[in-house]
Amino acid sequence: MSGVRVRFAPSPTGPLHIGGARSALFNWLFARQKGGTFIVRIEDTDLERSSRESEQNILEALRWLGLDWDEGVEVGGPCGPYRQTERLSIYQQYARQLLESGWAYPCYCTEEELAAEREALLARGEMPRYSGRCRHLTEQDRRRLEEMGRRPVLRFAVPAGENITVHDLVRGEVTFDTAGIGDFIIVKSDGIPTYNFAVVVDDHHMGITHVIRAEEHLSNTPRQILLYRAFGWPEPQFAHISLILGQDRSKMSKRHGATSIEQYREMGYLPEALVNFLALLGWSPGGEEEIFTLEELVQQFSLERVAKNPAIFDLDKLNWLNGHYIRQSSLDRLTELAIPFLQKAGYISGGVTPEQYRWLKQLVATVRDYLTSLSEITRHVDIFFAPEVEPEDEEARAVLAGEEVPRVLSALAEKVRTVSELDEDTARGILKKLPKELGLGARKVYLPIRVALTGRTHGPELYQVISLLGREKVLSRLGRVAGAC
RNA sequence: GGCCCCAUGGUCAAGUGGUCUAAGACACCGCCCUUUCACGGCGGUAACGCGGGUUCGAAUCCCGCUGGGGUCACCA
Repeated sequence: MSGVRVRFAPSPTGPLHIGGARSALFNWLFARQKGGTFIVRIEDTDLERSSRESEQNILEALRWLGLDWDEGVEVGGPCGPYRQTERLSIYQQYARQLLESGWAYPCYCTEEELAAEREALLARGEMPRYSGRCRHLTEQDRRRLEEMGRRPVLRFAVPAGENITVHDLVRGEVTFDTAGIGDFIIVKSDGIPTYNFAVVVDDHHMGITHVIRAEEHLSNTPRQILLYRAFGWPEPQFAHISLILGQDRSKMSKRHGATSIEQYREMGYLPEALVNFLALLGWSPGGEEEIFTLEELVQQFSLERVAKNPAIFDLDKLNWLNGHYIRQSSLDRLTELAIPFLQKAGYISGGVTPEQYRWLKQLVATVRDYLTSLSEITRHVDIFFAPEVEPEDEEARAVLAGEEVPRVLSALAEKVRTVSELDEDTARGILKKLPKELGLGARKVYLPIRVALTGRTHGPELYQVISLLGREKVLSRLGRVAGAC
């Protein structure tokens, strides 16, 4: 057990995002590799947008991905509570400390005043930043403002003319001038701390040694460092990983399509595919291997091999990985996963009997090679559920118009009628002998059968199709086409 | 706009001054396997943004430019 302590600290304002999941994964991998502690803390200080529902969604997504946590919400731990709204008294205590030491001061400006100030600054072509005018209010001023009913926020007094250097594990040294940082709010007028303040207090109290998070937080880091210094606390190590971008190279958002883990789960992606994919987005192993289990990732992961440049979310690669894991999975698991999709499509209803399950398993076995995600299964199995079959296009119709077709189909029907059970081996046996018996080429025999049975010119192995369809359906479909001829 | 980050094929990326006439993967194309499609196997097309330096030598170091991104909230 090393001293490494890392955390994933989502704000529960929506489902777990792809980017958030990757941050969680990197933190988790780092902790597991170092024998450290992985903590999940909920940053719900945005009362307006936070919800327990989102929190649950996020936690469930983490569990689904296989990322378990040692301390945090729901599991507890020595540094709790792990929900920021339950730590309010802790923040109050430290806010007071900052106020007393002169690092913080109350600001009575209204949002309107601030907006006007911002506009004026902008109009003059200057940076929109808080002027710090409440910094030098006298006691009387404050009393007067309070009597007017104004509820102050607490601002941090940013020292002028200092350079703050972030020692970042992936980016190296990044320096910021405090001249570019306005006095930022640490406690809102309703007494709730802001992000920058709460993270510092919590990370310190939870003994966080490494802060691994997305690059969008890099420019917040100097503010946080200022806070660490004001308190006289040691800084953790920082590691800012680059963003995941959409196809248009801007930060992934809703308009880029599915962005939450939940959505991918619902589309039939496997957690191991997502984990593998996310790990490869921004991190790369030395070698040429691309397929990794969670355990292998724990072995090989390292912050040194995390790339600095942003990565574009490549659905094609996710699909390839998912297809790979689908082909790798056990048939039982795939069948279980496929059932909801088949139910939603109306192919099966109610419970599944053991007999049905055996058939479904066979169905999954015959179409799994086509799948890139489980949701696609419906596209490939419709032919087995349709009451009747129509040639899907001109090509298919042309196949059935062939001269020898009636002969081929009735020969097959004849054979099928003679067997009692139509398992795959039986079907294969019948099929195999057919061309020779009819004196025709394989294509001349199999293609018409395929079209008669499925309406399509492409599809799974014929013997599998026949076995899955069963005697009755095979005979009726064959008969229907023969009758039409 | 200020500040900050980034820059190798369409995409993910290896590469840390010479072994780079630049790896691997996805996608794409071709061939093979095969009754079809898919799977699988084999092969191919395709990249160091631009301009200056430094150096005997630069994808690798420095500067500038360009391009992209992030951030400047009583959101996190």
